[in-house]
Amino acid sequence: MDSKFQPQLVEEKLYQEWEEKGLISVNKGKPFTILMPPPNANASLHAGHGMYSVEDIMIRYKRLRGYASLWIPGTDHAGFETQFVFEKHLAKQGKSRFDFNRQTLYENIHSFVKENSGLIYNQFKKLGFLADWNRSVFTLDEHVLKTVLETFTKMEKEGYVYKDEYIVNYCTHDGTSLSELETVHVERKDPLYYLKYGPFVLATVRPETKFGDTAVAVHPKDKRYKKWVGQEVEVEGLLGKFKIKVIADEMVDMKFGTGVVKITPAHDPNDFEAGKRHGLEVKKIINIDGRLNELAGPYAGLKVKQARVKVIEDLQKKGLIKKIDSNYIHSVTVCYKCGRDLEPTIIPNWFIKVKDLKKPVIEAVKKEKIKFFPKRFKKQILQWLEVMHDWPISRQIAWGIRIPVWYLINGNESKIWLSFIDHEGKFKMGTIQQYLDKGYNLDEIKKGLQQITVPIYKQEQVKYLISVDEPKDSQNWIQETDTFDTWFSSGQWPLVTLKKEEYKIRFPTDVMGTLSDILPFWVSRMIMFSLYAKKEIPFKNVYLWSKVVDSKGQKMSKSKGNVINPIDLVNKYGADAFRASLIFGTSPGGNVPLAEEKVIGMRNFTNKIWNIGRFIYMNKNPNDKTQMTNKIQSSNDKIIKQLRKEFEEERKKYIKSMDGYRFSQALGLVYEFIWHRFADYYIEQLKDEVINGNIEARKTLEEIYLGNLKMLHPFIPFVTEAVWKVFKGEEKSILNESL
RNA sequence: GGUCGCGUAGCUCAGUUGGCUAGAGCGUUUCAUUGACAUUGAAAAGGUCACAGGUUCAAGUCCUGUCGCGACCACCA
Repeated sequence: MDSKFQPQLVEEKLYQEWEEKGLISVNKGKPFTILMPPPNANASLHAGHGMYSVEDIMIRYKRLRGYASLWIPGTDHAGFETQFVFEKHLAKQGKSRFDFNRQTLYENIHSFVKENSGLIYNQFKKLGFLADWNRSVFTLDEHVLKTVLETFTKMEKEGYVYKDEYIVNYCTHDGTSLSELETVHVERKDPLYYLKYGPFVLATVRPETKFGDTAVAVHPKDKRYKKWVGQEVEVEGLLGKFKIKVIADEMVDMKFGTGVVKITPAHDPNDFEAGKRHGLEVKKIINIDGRLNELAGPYAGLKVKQARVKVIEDLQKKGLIKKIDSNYIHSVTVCYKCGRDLEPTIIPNWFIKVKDLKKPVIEAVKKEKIKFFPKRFKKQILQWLEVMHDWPISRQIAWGIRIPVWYLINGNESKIWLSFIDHEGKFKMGTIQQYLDKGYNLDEIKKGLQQITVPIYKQEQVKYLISVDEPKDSQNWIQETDTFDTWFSSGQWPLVTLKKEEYKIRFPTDVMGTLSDILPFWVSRMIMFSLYAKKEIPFKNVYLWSKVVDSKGQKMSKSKGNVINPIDLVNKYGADAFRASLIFGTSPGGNVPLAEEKVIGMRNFTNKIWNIGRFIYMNKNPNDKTQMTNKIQSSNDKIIKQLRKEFEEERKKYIKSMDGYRFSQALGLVYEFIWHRFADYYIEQLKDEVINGNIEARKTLEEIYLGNLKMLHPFIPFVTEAVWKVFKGEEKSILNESL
């Protein structure tokens, strides 16, 4: 044995051996199953993935405890996320999604993902993860598509799906609507304009939306304006005079501004609700490209921000601005991905009715059929479930699972809006009718199709059918271009990862480990889908691990320049040291700082483990001069007894901690024992005996040392395996042992 | 505004149902060693466990309040 443990020399070899000898999975024993949270298929390893170690710890621990551990990996197509990354690449080439038809865009993203996928698995192997790589599932695999589409059609049949023109947060830059969970609120200072509005003065930060106003609202108890309520008032505006209704609604805060609010149902969520209450017209004046439309007269074509400037300029010229409060601070809803202002707008969207679906989820959580670690997340998910409302699942993104809805073209040519790239490569946008009139044929339109929009018409809806397969008379139909929100498919992860026969024995699975950030997006949806489709919870325990931050507790980000590449640390100090540094002295559900100093500390620990082994091993074959003996001094006899006793206590505590998911505690326990009790005290006490050839002393040390190796193996698999082989022979593996 | 959490050594953090003479990693100081390991060992300095009350034989741990910090949710015309 070398005087130092050199992970660089052994780790890769050991992992290869585990793979070659079929030690990755076991069949014997009671089932223990973990489904790996699928990383984005095009992702490469970042520090946060290091926390997957927690699952490897569980897998290895349970295995040593005699379970048939199974860890199924996979990757996620991650719709919006991936398309976002891809579009950034496009932007570098001076291109955008508008330059491609849908099919081409999809294929390009597909090959982009393919190029980059698989990388992360090699990096996971470097970390020692014992997942069953052959069973990897990709969220666009055929069987996944089948399940996801089946779930959708089943839900539709049972009345859980509806289409609605609802106000959604739309990112005009990324070209998709987002769920409320995907929005971020930021505080910002914006000018608050006081506009003259007929007999009123009202305050607004969005004067450019005034073309979409369909009412003015005051508080029902506001005496100042009582006489106007229910009347129509005449207002002088930029497009001339118009009449507008005055309504009374509790939503108005009498104390804010002048107590008068303009109502723009198409472009403000509150106004949209107010509009519903009062039966107001919804007048959409901003298109999804973020520009004002023809209803804004001369302002048509301007982007929202440009329009605002121009509108204010013109209002000022007309003397319609009373004052401007330039110190107004309010919160603005922005895109979680690109940070730009989101445009609340009306888009036809597919929704999942959640009210009945979430009931059994709440019940299961309340009854602790699913347990959360740490416990406090039980409350958090319950709180979130209570406020959860209908889930908009449409994303105007090419990269994803296309919603299996087909619209009837015949008779609806002027009701179906779309954009496409024509045979000259030009971008076109309008209704089907418009382009048929211009001499395009349907095939060309379909071939270059980018996106279709089918609004909801009061008089006569466009007929659609829900079908996974293309309708027989396909020329009469056109498929919805919206794709499912990624969480709609990843939410069904537990339904697509196991083999049919495994659902009997491995379902519900044992543990779902993930970051608390996606508790509402993912964990709650998985529970919901599973209870819906299988009438069974998908997993018994949820373990929320920590977010990996830098050594000062700061979130890692490229802009801050504090991103740590875990592979560098692994190459330098070994996977064991890296893994242990994320576990040792930490607690779940919060932040865990990743500091090189700590990795070094843990590297020292792995080296200590190695050298303890080295000492014991060296004395296995003492030189000729020593006489082997079984006799032991009585004082040392006591020490050995004490050692055994202490070890037994350690072991008990360890098992208790591990079974209670207190991994940090378990590792801390063994660390303390093996280093500061076993090595510093017991070995020192028995050293002379051992060197002088006392068999019992040496044997005791070896036995207890090996026992500790097994306890440490889940945390630091490589060094423990390496030493195990030294003691037991190259062909042996600690993975076959039991704890 | 609502909910949850946190405030423990210079830094980053552990501390399960109350029993601590309060710990770890890194850092600091002193000493030791060609002997399993300097990626080491022995020792030391450093804390009124945010503050104020309360419950208890006993409180870092439970309760109430105050201050500070963070996360999430809701809302802001």
